[in-house]
Amino acid sequence: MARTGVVTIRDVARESGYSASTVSIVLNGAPLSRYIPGETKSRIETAAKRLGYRPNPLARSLRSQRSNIVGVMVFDIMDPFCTPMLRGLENALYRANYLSLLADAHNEAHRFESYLEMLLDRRVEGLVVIANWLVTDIKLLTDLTECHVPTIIAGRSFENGSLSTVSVDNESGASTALEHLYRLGHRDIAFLRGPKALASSGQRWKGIRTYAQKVGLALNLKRIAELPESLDPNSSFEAGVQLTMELLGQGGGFTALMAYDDMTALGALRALKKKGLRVPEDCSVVGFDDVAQASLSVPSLTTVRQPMEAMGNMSAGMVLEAIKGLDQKKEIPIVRKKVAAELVVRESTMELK
Amino acid sequence: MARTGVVTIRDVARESGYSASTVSIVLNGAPLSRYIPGETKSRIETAAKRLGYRPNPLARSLRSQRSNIVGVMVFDIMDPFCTPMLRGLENALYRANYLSLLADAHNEAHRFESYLEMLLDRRVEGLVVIANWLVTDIKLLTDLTECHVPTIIAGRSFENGSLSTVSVDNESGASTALEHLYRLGHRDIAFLRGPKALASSGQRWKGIRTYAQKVGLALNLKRIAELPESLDPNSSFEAGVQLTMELLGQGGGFTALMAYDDMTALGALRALKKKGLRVPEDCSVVGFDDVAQASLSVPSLTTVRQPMEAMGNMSAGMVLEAIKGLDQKKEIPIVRKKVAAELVVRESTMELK
DNA sequence: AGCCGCTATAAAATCGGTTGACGATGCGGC
DNA sequence: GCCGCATCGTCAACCGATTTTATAGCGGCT
Repeated sequence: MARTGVVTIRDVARESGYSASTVSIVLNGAPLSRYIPGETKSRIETAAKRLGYRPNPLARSLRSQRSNIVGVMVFDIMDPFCTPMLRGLENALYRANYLSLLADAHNEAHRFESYLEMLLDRRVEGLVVIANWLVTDIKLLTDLTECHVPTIIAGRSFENGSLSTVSVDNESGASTALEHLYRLGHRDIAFLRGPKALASSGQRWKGIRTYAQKVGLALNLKRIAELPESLDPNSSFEAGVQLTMELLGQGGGFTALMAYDDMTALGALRALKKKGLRVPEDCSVVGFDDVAQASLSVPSLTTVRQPMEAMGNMSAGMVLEAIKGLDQKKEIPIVRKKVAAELVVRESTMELK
Repeated sequence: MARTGVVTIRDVARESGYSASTVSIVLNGAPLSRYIPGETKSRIETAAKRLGYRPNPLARSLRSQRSNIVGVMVFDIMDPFCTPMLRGLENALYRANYLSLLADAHNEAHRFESYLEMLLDRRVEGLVVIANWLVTDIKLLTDLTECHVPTIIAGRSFENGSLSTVSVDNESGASTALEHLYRLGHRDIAFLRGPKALASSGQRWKGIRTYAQKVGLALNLKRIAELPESLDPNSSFEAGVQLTMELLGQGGGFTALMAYDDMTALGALRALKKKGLRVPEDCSVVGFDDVAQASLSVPSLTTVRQPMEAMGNMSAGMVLEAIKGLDQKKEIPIVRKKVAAELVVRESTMELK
């Protein structure tokens, strides 16, 4: 309890009448402690407890070259995608007795690099990068291979590259969303595609094409709009409003709209309302991600859920695993986890009448 | 660049032909470097650069007792209130070359304490606690006085207690919100009060009473509902739905509704819609906080904005200031900053016709 | 007696940097 | 010739642990 005046191992040594070495050996249960009689052990432990001794992690880290810290680099903490991820991550790290050094790159490459150096300087044992879909600068990430610290990229995938990743199965998720609309009877469906430059955008689109082909649904080019590239996660809301307006301007008439992500879908909700269309009666809307906002909107948003907290958890597990592996000089395999997305049906979609 | 094989100060010493002490003195511009000729300095600097030397912060911290890290304790990272705060905080810390150790207490007292110990063990130089309005366990916070680390509480205030705080001016914010409704012509206004146990709840209510009294507006008890206490930040959405339903059930007829916070207001939006009332045509709604969701809803929410990013920034500034003060053995004053809330008019309120 | 092996503990080296005390050299002044 | 002072550096201690190596006593075996 007493956090006053900092108790060192030498204080415990003096108090117990043994040397600092012995104290260390006993308190850590080091191999040598095998020879130390219980009597001595308990005397030392009592002394340590009495003084409220807590070993200084700095000193310990310096010696052992282990910091019990992982770096958590977030590309943009304002992205609603990040928060549940951080929750899952932090929770798993906490259980493993690791702390997280948080770095927010603000979507800026130089800031990313500068933080990266700081984190490596601090001897983080591992690194988790929460890369939202906005990140196009792949080089930044692939460079990570070179630093000799176990690294996990969460939130996006790479086909090539030698990095472990955790990401959602965008393709089948998008298929599922479209299937949902199709089963509700929708045939004339508008799409707000993600920016071409993004990997996830291509994957989701592929899922759409695959399902459309499977059921013989025609994708009408006039019903497809593409989001512009941008670095601001909230911009996709504005873009969603804008593009939906345009689609409606070109005659409208579609009975459902599938958006690249929830932010875009929320934008679409606004645009539809502005044009006097009711959701879902006049037009069903489906999003992707299931960010916190999705369940709060009116109407609440049907969407495809990325299990973000679980993904955070998983990332932590993987990085801890890699750290353990490194410790035992084992080969660290590159793992590319794909987690399944899950359809969440809410109020914004309904059967076509 | 070369992050291989870790270069120590001794390597630089060897390479430059000087001793480790001299290298340290030169590279840190220590007082003693006054006597060291430019020639020597540049030789050492060149050597350091050539080898890619980066001092080990662990070793440095151990010696100098300064970690260049502040602990950031969040009560609940899922609270939308936290994210912008973290952004502001992190940004200011980054500029001051500090890193943040992130801890998420999950609203659990024992987790808070356990993290606190970990952070103090790590010799964080300062502590910022982001306490959302849900925190009722004041003891946890007031206990912080005893640890000898500069601490700032962001997000709530204490009248008594010896802690520095940064919080929004709830009272005048609530007045402003009510004034907005009043000026729009609303006289029959419903209120969703916050839980009595919360300080901010009382403050906001006081602002409401004050303004009502000033303009001679009667507060009808049948128009007032109170949120239950709860630890889940999202529960206030559900409570908002629920209580609004009840108010509407008791005859309804009010022309505006003022909610404790945005989450509650968003809940109210849903309830009103469900009852077939249009916002703002049939009923204006105003929230408090301006969380990210507020601008995305349909209709977008008129609310009173807490400048959360600025508050984060300010907290960082204060904790850094306190750290500097401690360094110079100056007395550290207790500061209680109140920042002004700002009315943000969006679509959910309109003039009474 | 000499040596081995076991037990129980301590001394010393180490991690990588910082810092106060001191040494050496050269020059001006008394 | 000696003192004092300014320059330019180095030595060694130190931060607080961990870990390797050393020491010492003791019993048993040859």
